[in-house]
Amino acid sequence: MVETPRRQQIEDAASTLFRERGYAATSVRDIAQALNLQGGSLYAHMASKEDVLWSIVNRAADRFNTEVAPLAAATQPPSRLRAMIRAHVSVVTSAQKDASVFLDEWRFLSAERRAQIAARRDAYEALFRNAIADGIQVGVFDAVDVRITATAILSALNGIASWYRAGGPLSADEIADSYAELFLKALREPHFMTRTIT
Amino acid sequence: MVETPRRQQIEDAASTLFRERGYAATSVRDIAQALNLQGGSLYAHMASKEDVLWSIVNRAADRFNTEVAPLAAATQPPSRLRAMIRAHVSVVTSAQKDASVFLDEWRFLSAERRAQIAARRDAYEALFRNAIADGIQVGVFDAVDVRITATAILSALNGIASWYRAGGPLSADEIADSYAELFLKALREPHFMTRTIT
DNA sequence: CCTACCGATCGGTAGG
DNA sequence: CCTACCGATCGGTAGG
Repeated sequence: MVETPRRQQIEDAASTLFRERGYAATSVRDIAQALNLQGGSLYAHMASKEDVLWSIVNRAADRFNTEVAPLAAATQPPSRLRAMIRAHVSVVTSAQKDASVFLDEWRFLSAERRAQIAARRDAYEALFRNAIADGIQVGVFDAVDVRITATAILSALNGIASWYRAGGPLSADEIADSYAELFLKALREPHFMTRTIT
Repeated sequence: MVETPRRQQIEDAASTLFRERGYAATSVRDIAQALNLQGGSLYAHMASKEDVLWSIVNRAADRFNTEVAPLAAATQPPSRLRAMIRAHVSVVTSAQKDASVFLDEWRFLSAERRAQIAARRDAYEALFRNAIADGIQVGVFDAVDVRITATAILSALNGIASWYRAGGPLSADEIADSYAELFLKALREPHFMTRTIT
């Protein structure tokens, strides 16, 4: 029986509280209380409250990259975007607390750390922009504005983090499939043998 | 020359700060400083900090309703959703600060006030669900899952509040049109005389 | 990991 | 609208 390291327990408890109340409205004593500790005791395991936020934000960013980047590199245009959407939704729903903190609380990081996350986010979004652009070039997607389309897709996918509830009417997979279908239709992935007649 | 009432100045300054730093991380003294006042002086014009948040959230909700509800009532299915999307984006971009606070900071309201906003939001989203459902019934839209489609659309539209910048590469109208086109294609608004051939 | 504490800041009030 | 203040709480530290 391996116990969860204290540091990880702190990050998990903080992730829950940061998501529920927001980073600024969560005190170090709130986190300590969730672990039945005194406020000052946490500083044996962390340098500052912001440090814990930084860890949570990074492990969320790592997770998105780990799940999505291989698909972006390996799969071919038509099904590539579908696979990436599904994987992104999978992270949002399976690591929901971290994902929410990553999306909503990263602005409370220091300027330098914020800049690092902004750069990582842009690189990640570029995976989606490329999937769309490649699909257009190959002729399976309409010639849409790549940047704004990628932004629209990711905004919708990220929004799931704020309303998804495990055990709700739709499973995570059903949500992922619905969103993937919706956006692939938006890109007019052509059906077999569809022609336009005057 | 009519001066802006103090109360409105307070709400405007608070809206800016709540959006930039978040409600919890903005102090009453921060708001006062933006108006060259002392912290305590604000209490001649407001009962509490939460009261100001409540005003901002409500004026944003009012704005969405004022702009979108008439279109939901008047226009016919195919173009109705397009008009509603455009109007929603117009509010997001023209009242961006209030819209951001409405979307991101309403969770800092008291439980009763949060419940009121939740009810208003659901009624508002129902306008979009109805526009989609009516389009399906009339046969201009595919038979998609109405609820999740409306959620996806509104998530994407609301996301604009967090990245739009006046004077950026795309005007508010161009963004509105792009999003409207994207989602109407996703609903497969049929082109004239398109048929599927085996 | 706890007790006890630090200076700073918080939302809000009294009295003018 | 200001000065001066209230008790509470904040992030973080020292010393054990």
